[in-house]
Amino acid sequence: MACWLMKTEPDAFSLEDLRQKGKEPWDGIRNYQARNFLRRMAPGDGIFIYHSRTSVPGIVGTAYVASPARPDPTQHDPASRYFDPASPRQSPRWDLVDISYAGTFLEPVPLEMLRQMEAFQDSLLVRKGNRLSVLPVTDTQWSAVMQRVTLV
DNA sequence: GCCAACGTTGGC
DNA sequence: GCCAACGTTGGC
Repeated sequence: MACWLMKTEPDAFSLEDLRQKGKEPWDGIRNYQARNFLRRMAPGDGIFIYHSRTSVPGIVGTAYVASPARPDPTQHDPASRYFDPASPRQSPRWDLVDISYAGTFLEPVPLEMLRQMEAFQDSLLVRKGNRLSVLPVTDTQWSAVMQRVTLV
Protein backbone atom coordinates (compact mmCIF):
# COMPACT_ATOMS: atom_id res chain seq x y z
CA MET A 1 0.00 0.00 0.00
CA ALA A 2 1.34 3.36 -1.05
CA CYS A 3 1.23 6.66 0.79
CA TRP A 4 0.78 10.17 -0.52
CA LEU A 5 0.68 13.79 0.49
CA MET A 6 -1.91 16.22 -0.84
CA LYS A 7 -1.77 19.97 -0.40
CA THR A 8 -4.73 22.21 0.11
CA GLU A 9 -5.24 25.82 1.03
CA PRO A 10 -7.43 25.70 4.13
CA ASP A 11 -9.19 28.92 3.09
CA ALA A 12 -10.47 27.00 0.07
CA PHE A 13 -10.86 23.50 1.53
CA SER A 14 -9.46 22.43 4.88
CA LEU A 15 -9.03 19.13 6.69
CA GLU A 16 -11.90 20.25 8.90
CA ASP A 17 -14.07 20.63 5.78
CA LEU A 18 -13.12 17.08 4.81
CA ARG A 19 -13.94 15.84 8.32
CA GLN A 20 -17.41 17.34 8.09
CA LYS A 21 -18.06 15.95 4.64
CA GLY A 22 -16.49 12.57 5.31
CA LYS A 23 -15.59 12.07 1.68
CA GLU A 24 -14.74 14.45 -1.15
CA PRO A 25 -13.85 14.25 -4.84
CA TRP A 26 -10.38 15.86 -4.96
CA ASP A 27 -10.93 17.86 -8.11
CA GLY A 28 -9.04 20.68 -9.78
CA ILE A 29 -5.61 19.11 -10.18
CA ARG A 30 -4.15 20.60 -13.36
CA ASN A 31 -0.55 19.51 -13.33
CA TYR A 32 0.62 16.49 -15.28
CA GLN A 33 3.06 15.20 -12.70
CA ALA A 34 0.43 15.42 -9.97
CA ARG A 35 -2.11 13.76 -12.25
CA ASN A 36 0.25 10.88 -12.91
CA PHE A 37 0.54 10.31 -9.18
CA LEU A 38 -3.27 10.32 -8.92
CA ARG A 39 -3.39 7.57 -11.51
CA ARG A 40 -1.10 5.42 -9.40
CA MET A 41 -3.33 5.70 -6.32
CA ALA A 42 -5.38 2.77 -5.12
CA PRO A 43 -8.27 2.67 -2.64
CA GLY A 44 -6.93 2.35 0.89
CA ASP A 45 -3.68 4.27 0.26
CA GLY A 46 -2.81 6.63 3.10
CA ILE A 47 -2.74 10.41 2.57
CA PHE A 48 -1.15 13.19 4.56
CA ILE A 49 -3.23 16.35 4.33
CA TYR A 50 -0.97 19.40 4.08
CA HIS A 51 -2.12 22.97 4.59
CA SER A 52 -0.30 25.47 2.39
CA ARG A 53 -0.38 29.28 2.31
CA THR A 54 -1.02 29.49 6.02
CA SER A 55 0.95 31.14 8.79
CA VAL A 56 2.35 27.71 9.69
CA PRO A 57 2.28 25.40 6.65
CA GLY A 58 2.48 21.69 7.46
CA ILE A 59 0.79 18.32 7.74
CA VAL A 60 -2.41 18.58 9.75
CA GLY A 61 -3.86 15.08 9.57
CA THR A 62 -4.64 12.06 7.46
CA ALA A 63 -7.08 10.76 4.89
CA TYR A 64 -7.20 7.75 2.64
CA VAL A 65 -7.87 7.12 -1.03
CA ALA A 66 -11.50 6.10 -1.47
CA SER A 67 -11.76 5.49 -5.23
CA PRO A 68 -9.55 4.76 -8.21
CA ALA A 69 -8.65 7.71 -10.41
CA ARG A 70 -11.40 8.76 -12.81
CA PRO A 71 -11.96 11.75 -15.11
CA ASP A 72 -12.46 15.04 -13.26
CA PRO A 73 -15.87 16.33 -14.42
CA THR A 74 -14.96 19.97 -13.74
CA GLN A 75 -12.63 19.98 -16.76
CA HIS A 76 -15.68 19.94 -19.05
CA ASP A 77 -17.81 22.35 -17.04
CA PRO A 78 -17.59 25.90 -18.44
CA ALA A 79 -18.95 27.23 -15.16
CA SER A 80 -16.13 25.69 -13.16
CA ARG A 81 -12.95 27.54 -12.32
CA TYR A 82 -11.17 24.35 -13.32
CA PHE A 83 -12.71 24.28 -16.82
CA ASP A 84 -10.19 23.23 -19.44
CA PRO A 85 -11.50 23.88 -22.96
CA ALA A 86 -8.47 22.09 -24.40
CA SER A 87 -9.30 18.78 -22.74
CA PRO A 88 -10.88 16.37 -25.27
CA ARG A 89 -14.19 14.84 -24.22
CA GLN A 90 -13.23 11.46 -25.59
CA SER A 91 -9.91 11.35 -23.76
CA PRO A 92 -10.10 13.63 -20.75
CA ARG A 93 -6.83 15.09 -19.61
CA TRP A 94 -7.46 15.39 -15.88
CA ASP A 95 -8.35 12.90 -13.20
CA LEU A 96 -9.45 12.96 -9.61
CA VAL A 97 -9.78 10.49 -6.77
CA ASP A 98 -12.25 10.50 -3.92
CA ILE A 99 -10.62 10.87 -0.55
CA SER A 100 -12.06 10.07 2.86
CA TYR A 101 -11.27 11.69 6.19
CA ALA A 102 -9.15 9.61 8.57
CA GLY A 103 -7.85 11.78 11.43
CA THR A 104 -6.66 15.14 12.70
CA PHE A 105 -3.34 15.65 14.50
CA LEU A 106 -3.54 17.22 17.93
CA GLU A 107 -0.52 19.27 16.84
CA PRO A 108 0.23 19.77 13.13
CA VAL A 109 3.71 18.86 11.91
CA PRO A 110 5.04 22.11 10.45
CA LEU A 111 7.10 22.28 7.28
CA GLU A 112 9.83 23.74 9.45
CA MET A 113 9.94 20.46 11.41
CA LEU A 114 9.75 18.27 8.30
CA ARG A 115 12.81 20.11 6.99
CA GLN A 116 14.70 18.98 10.06
CA MET A 117 13.65 15.34 9.87
CA GLU A 118 16.09 12.84 8.39
CA ALA A 119 13.31 11.03 6.52
CA PHE A 120 12.43 14.13 4.51
CA GLN A 121 15.91 15.18 3.41
CA ASP A 122 15.34 13.82 -0.12
CA SER A 123 11.67 14.76 -0.37
CA LEU A 124 10.41 17.13 -3.02
CA LEU A 125 8.26 18.62 -0.29
CA VAL A 126 11.14 20.41 1.40
CA ARG A 127 12.81 21.51 -1.81
CA LYS A 128 12.79 25.22 -2.50
CA GLY A 129 10.33 26.25 -5.16
CA ASN A 130 8.42 22.97 -5.03
CA ARG A 131 4.89 23.45 -6.33
CA LEU A 132 3.64 19.87 -6.65
CA SER A 133 0.28 19.45 -4.92
CA VAL A 134 0.38 15.64 -4.92
CA LEU A 135 3.51 13.86 -3.76
CA PRO A 136 4.48 10.29 -2.94
CA VAL A 137 5.38 9.61 0.69
CA THR A 138 7.69 6.73 1.64
CA ASP A 139 6.87 4.25 4.40
CA THR A 140 9.77 5.72 6.38
CA GLN A 141 8.38 9.23 6.04
CA TRP A 142 4.91 8.05 6.98
CA SER A 143 6.10 6.35 10.18
CA ALA A 144 8.43 9.20 11.09
CA VAL A 145 5.48 11.59 11.09
CA MET A 146 2.96 9.22 12.66
CA GLN A 147 5.20 8.34 15.58
CA ARG A 148 5.45 11.94 16.67
CA VAL A 149 1.79 12.88 16.52
CA THR A 150 -1.31 12.31 18.61
CA LEU A 151 -4.61 11.82 16.82
CA VAL A 152 -7.47 13.93 18.12
C1' DG B 1 1.16 41.18 0.25
C1' DC B 2 5.59 40.17 -1.92
C1' DC B 3 8.15 37.76 -5.00
C1' DA B 4 11.10 33.62 -6.40
C1' DA B 5 10.38 29.51 -8.60
C1' DC B 6 8.06 26.88 -11.58
C1' DG B 7 4.98 24.94 -15.57
C1' DT B 8 2.63 26.25 -19.68
C1' DT B 9 1.72 28.83 -23.78
C1' DG B 10 2.46 30.61 -28.16
C1' DG B 11 5.14 33.45 -31.55
C1' DC B 12 8.76 32.81 -34.36
C1' DG C 1 12.17 23.43 -31.16
C1' DC C 2 13.48 27.57 -28.70
C1' DC C 3 12.52 30.67 -25.31
C1' DA C 4 10.22 35.01 -23.58
C1' DA C 5 6.07 36.07 -21.51
C1' DC C 6 2.67 34.84 -18.61
C1' DG C 7 -0.07 32.86 -14.77
C1' DT C 8 0.16 30.32 -10.57
C1' DT C 9 2.04 28.38 -6.34
C1' DG C 10 3.38 28.82 -1.81
C1' DG C 11 6.93 30.21 1.80
C1' DC C 12 7.91 34.03 4.11
